[in-house]
Amino acid sequence: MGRQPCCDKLGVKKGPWTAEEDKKLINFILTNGQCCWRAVPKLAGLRRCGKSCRLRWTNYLRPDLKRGLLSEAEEQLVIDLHARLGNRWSKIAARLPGRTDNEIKNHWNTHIKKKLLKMGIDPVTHEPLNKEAVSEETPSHLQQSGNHCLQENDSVIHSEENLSSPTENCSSTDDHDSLLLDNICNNESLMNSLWIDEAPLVNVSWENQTNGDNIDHLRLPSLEDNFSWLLDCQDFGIHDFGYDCFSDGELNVLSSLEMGEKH
DNA sequence: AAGACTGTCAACCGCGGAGAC
DNA sequence: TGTCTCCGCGGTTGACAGTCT
Repeated sequence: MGRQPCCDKLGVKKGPWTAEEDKKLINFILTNGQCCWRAVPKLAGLRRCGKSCRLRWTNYLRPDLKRGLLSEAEEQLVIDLHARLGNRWSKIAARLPGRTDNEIKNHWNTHIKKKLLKMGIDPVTHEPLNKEAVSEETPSHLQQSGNHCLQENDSVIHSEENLSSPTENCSSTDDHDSLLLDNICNNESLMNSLWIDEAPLVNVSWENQTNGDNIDHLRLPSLEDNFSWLLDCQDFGIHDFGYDCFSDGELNVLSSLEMGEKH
């Protein structure tokens, strides 16, 4: 017996999301929290399947998402995690705050995979394709990021000759992230606990607030915490949505945030 | 200037797992 | 226990942008 389609194919829109659709989805989730995705399109007035809504939300609209390319430290962590977890992108993404599995998967396929191949490392096995060549050409931290990294007494070393990255001129925030991730990578006991602990390290507050049955517990983190990301969005900024979907209180927060941004 | 080629990434598809009945 | 529904995951596709010739 064939599997039923996740939604009624008739009348279901596909393809890129419009600002209007984004607005509806955001408005719905801000109001109701994440509930049964199957019901979301109908309740939110979207001609999309629930799956598409979930994907849009988790990969693009979620307030806790980071934007932009992965930092060097994040990239290194992805390599390390991939060496241990393989293509389990959701598990890898769970260890990188603000990153989605789709984003990491894409980044892996478009950047890291090629980079590793260039270094003479098999991106699947993380073993050197040509051990001699690699030992001469590959920066030490990359060699370690194979199956050996994070083993006893190992540390992830970032040298000046590190992989070139679009984020070479990273901001102080990136530097801070790098240091933080380095420290995590270098802390064996912490790393071990990360591997063992299946619970995601990120979005704890978010998860906590969306797991309850009571709708009050489904609310998102505070508006002040989360609207700033909307203001940062260039592609579909809050102005593109219009303000009609927000309450007066929310608008006040938005206004104050905007004032803050401008100063 | 224009067509071909390449890279990027948002979105889709199909499958498997988990839970409800 | 078997069936059904829903959710989430990983692989893949396709549109668009940028670069090359």
